[in-house]
Amino acid sequence: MWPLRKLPWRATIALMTKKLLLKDVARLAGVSEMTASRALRGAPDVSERTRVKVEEIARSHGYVPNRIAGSLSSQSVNLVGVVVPSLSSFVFPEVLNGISSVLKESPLKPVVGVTGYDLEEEESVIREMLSWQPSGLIVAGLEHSDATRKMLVQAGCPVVEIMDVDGDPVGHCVGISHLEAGRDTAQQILRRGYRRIGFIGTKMPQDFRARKRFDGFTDALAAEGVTLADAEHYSGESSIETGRLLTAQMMARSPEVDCIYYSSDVMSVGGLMHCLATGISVPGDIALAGFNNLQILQGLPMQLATTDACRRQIGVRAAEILLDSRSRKDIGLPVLESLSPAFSPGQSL
Amino acid sequence: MWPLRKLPWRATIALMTKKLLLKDVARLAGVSEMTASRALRGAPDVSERTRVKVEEIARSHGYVPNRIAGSLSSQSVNLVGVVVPSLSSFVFPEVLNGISSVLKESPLKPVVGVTGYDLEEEESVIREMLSWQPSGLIVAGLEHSDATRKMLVQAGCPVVEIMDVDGDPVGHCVGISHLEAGRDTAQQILRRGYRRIGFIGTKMPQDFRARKRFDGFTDALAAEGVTLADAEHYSGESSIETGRLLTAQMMARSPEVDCIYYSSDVMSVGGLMHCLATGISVPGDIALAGFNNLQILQGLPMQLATTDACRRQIGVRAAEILLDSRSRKDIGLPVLESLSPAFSPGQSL
DNA sequence: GCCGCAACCGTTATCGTTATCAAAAATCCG
DNA sequence: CGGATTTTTGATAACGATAACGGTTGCGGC
Repeated sequence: MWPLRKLPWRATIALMTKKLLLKDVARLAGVSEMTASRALRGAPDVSERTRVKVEEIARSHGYVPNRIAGSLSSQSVNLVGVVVPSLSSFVFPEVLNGISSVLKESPLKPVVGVTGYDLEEEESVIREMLSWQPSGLIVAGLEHSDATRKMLVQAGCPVVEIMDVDGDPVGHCVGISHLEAGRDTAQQILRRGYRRIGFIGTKMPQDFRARKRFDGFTDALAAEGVTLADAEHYSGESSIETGRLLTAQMMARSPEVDCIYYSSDVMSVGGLMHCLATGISVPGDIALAGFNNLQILQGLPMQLATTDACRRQIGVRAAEILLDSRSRKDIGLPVLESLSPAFSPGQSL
Repeated sequence: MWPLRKLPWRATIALMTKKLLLKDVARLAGVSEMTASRALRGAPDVSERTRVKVEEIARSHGYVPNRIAGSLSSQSVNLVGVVVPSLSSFVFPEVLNGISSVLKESPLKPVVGVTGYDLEEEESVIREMLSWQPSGLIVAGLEHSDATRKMLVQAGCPVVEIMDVDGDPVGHCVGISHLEAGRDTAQQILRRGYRRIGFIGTKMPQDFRARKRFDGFTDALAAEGVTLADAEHYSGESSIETGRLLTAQMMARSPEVDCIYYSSDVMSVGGLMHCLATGISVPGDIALAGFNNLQILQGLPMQLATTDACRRQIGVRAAEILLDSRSRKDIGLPVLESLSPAFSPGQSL
């Protein structure tokens, strides 16, 4: 008597899905699962004839391999997690482009997670990503919760922190110094003779990099004995409209201000719009400077002063670092790359 | 004599990673793997005492569950694939926001894939997504390769095609009629007396929805006996700069044109910038109209005419449809929802 | 004709977790 | 307090694919 073989309980779901499995393809092609697997993966040790046959059957039946099973078995997942604060802010899509353009030449695929500038959300997003055992992780920013930091340390895969270098990276790091960028802009402004300087920024508490630019900016002003004539910290998404509104308010409130530094180009464009609409001359009546060198600056009636944040380049390097430490099969020494953001005065300073 | 148990070949990798597994947590907590698993998943049937103990150990050791193994076993993956043509075009991030806002209240998480307006790339992105056995799939657009179509049909999960309703959906569908939107805009323009009308659009061949707006637009013009005075189809990403450039060219080339319809707000903003910079009066000398009702329209010196594409709402509904058909455990009848895009003339018509 | 090597293919054991079912422990109740 | 529940817990068998390794087969060379 045979031992009573229990029926597959989960067979019930087959009634609704009856998904095509590798074993089905193999059966149809008259080969073993193993051979079918090899054929479909383009592995060696398969004759041309069988490979063609298997591929044919797979394609004609619309077989989609189950990568969950495959990854579990091969202990490898060709995904890299990319964790950014936002996708609507104009700045990160560009970083993603950089990442994708490099990864395109490799088997790795980027998977994006969004944190909304919230460290707790970041923690859960990263936990989620790591639970899929990715081949690498790219995270924007150096500030994390303790738990996040711990996870990153023992992630089991290379980690690259991007955008910022002012801080203490957990792993590899590529970015620019926002402190330095803020300082530099201040010096550029001072050098041109402005002394009644205003600042407009959004999301200060959560956006650490904007905060650093602000700090660098005020530091450099202080070094010349200048203090901010006015400052506004709006909390919410940056937008042209907000920039316009806050600029109008500041100019009404502090008419002596002769130059405004914004935490983002989006805001400085708003400032320019206010000036265009009300006939205020730039830089005659007031000078404007932003940050990021966003695409939207191109095509405006005037070139606004800005600092290029090297967004694409950061994405490119981050991806390259991942590929490197992957090809070396060890994580190696942590890379720290500080790119130099270029200031361009445009015509608004 | 024991049967010779082969050594775990892959133990070698343990030398570098020695990842914490469920079995380790279980051992440390003095319970079986099964109980530990239940405790961590918050499943019922676990005493409060053991749950706390297990959670404690897991947290203190920084245990991250392997969702690959979990999903393989439970035959369920709490991910929904979202396939869009681009992230830098200002339009899809908004759709994603809508999706996330709904999914946030559920265990599902969105995973984004980008196709770059390329049907072949779309095919491979979708194949990749499906290979992870997601709980649902949201795809922008109704136009797909045959292979893609086939995959979608037998995806084994609910599929929602979004943005567009002019076509033949594979599964559920939420969007607007771009044909209708184009027609409507034409009528709005004609009603206001413009007759020398120009059109400026980008990415025509690949962007099917822009194409449909164009077709609807010209149809409605033709119905009134009007033909386009000029048209420009630039191939590349939409940008303010491109819009500005093409507008300048068109106005130089066809000075009789009294109104321009753009395939996107980004472009119409460029047009406005050209006019602002060169002192052309809008709508006095020329009227402008775009499409999408993008955020960047807010804060400009003038309200540009546009049509709201219901981007967020589309995302919201798509996600809701997924959740519905999930709760019903059957895919149910295909939903087809056509939202009504609102035209707003602003001050530029 | 035998040996050796290479190309190909298949068997078996896992990967790390969860569903199922049965057993054990705790609780209830007359 | 004993049996009937009701909780908790654990042993076992998958989930669907791939790595490792053992066979086959074919073929050239001596």
